[in-house]
Amino acid sequence: MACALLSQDTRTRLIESAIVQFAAHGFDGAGIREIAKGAKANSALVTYHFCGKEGLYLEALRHIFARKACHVAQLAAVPRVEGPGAREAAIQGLKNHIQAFMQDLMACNGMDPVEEAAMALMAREMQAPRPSSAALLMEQIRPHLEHLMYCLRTLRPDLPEDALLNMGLSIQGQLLYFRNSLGIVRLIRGNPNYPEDLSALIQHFTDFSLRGLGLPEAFPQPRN
Amino acid sequence: MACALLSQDTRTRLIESAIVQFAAHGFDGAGIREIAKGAKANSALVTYHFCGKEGLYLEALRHIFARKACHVAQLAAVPRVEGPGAREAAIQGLKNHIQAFMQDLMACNGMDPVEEAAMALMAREMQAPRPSSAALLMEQIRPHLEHLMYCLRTLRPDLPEDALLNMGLSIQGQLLYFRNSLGIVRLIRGNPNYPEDLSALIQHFTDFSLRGLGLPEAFPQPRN
DNA sequence: TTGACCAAATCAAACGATTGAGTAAACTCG
DNA sequence: CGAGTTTACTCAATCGTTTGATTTGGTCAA
Repeated sequence: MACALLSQDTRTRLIESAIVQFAAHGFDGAGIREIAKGAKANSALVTYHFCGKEGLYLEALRHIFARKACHVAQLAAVPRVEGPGAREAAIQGLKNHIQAFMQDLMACNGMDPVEEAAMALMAREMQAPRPSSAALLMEQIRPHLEHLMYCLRTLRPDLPEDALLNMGLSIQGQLLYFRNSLGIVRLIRGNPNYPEDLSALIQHFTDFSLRGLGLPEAFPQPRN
Repeated sequence: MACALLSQDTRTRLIESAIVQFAAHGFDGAGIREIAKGAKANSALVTYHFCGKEGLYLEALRHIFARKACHVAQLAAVPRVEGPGAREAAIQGLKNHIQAFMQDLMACNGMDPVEEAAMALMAREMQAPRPSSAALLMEQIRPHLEHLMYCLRTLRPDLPEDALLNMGLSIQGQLLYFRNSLGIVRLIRGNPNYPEDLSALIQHFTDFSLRGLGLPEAFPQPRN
């Protein structure tokens, strides 16, 4: 029950305990007393540092986003090739996107309980955003979305923007549903620590997406 | 704020109000007083009829499931063709699955607030299942899953069961993520009542899935 | 001296649950 | 039939607990 987060300053311990508690029980289900206990701190500090529970919640989200920011920067660092090599670069960009996203989503799995809780909290927040945090969430999603849309636009220049958004929706849907419903998926497969081979799963999502996009090079051999 | 559900017996009114409140605020966020007020009933009835809040929650889920049961039966009614026509039948079965699922998911959109809340609650429950309801949820999912897996098995008999499950995961992920994250999707597209043309979206999901599955007949023309 | 932190006590509000009284229809039996 | 009883349902009032928030008084390092 008690998490093994030691050291660091009290403020950070509070935030990390909040991430764990909010992820496990939701905003209303988690109490500041429990959060404080998890951080081995006094509950009065919630008001002292964050102006109350809601402030702590927002700060917890910001804390998560700040951690993920480096991955986003890495994504954006992929060069946007123009001209003849653009197509191959866009395919690689899409592959990178899926891989980075999945590894990001699963960069936890028993290792760091705070990291795992952070992703669960993100999933919660994404599905039922707290009014105060909707803007924060959109701001976080935008760079991912723009990178993805750039790749799709390059790969299917024949499609209108609306159809491209649908493509992006399908691709992103696979990845996020997988993460958001990991609990159900594990129940269905009867394997409590299901994605034992993450790279194989990444490969599947990549293949499925490239085929779904309708890229000729992703198709298997035409029949005979 | 107050929902326009009139008449019916008090018990049903309580359940429907509970669906709305639980969907909007979560289990902990919704109070039995608010629920009772929405049903124009007394909060003591929650204990009287359902043995408490948790019982009301479970009954609300059962209420939703019972409504959806007819659609499941309709799905299962699709004949399982053997022999030469099996492939075409499986494709049709998959198409039916996607269409029925999407129409089920969106059979609300401003019409019936209770129905809309019901789907939101399902999404919530799916992502963070209450311990007491996990079994209930699985039981509800199974027929959908089996129908889907049957189609996939017929269409790709060359793939092992594990790969087929991944295919199912990708297909279902598109549909459920779309529904679960409808709020975010609408924000992204800047269109608050986004899927204005549901049939077009169904067509997209169908095409994307058939291509993603790697069916030769779903591929566009090979280049030149 | 100041700022971060602590334990403990306390506050009003909201929570889920329970009580006991009350109503009206349905049933029982002479 | 009709008096008596049961059953199903509803209500206002209240219970004890927990909630987020605040206050008090104090410790300790910078």
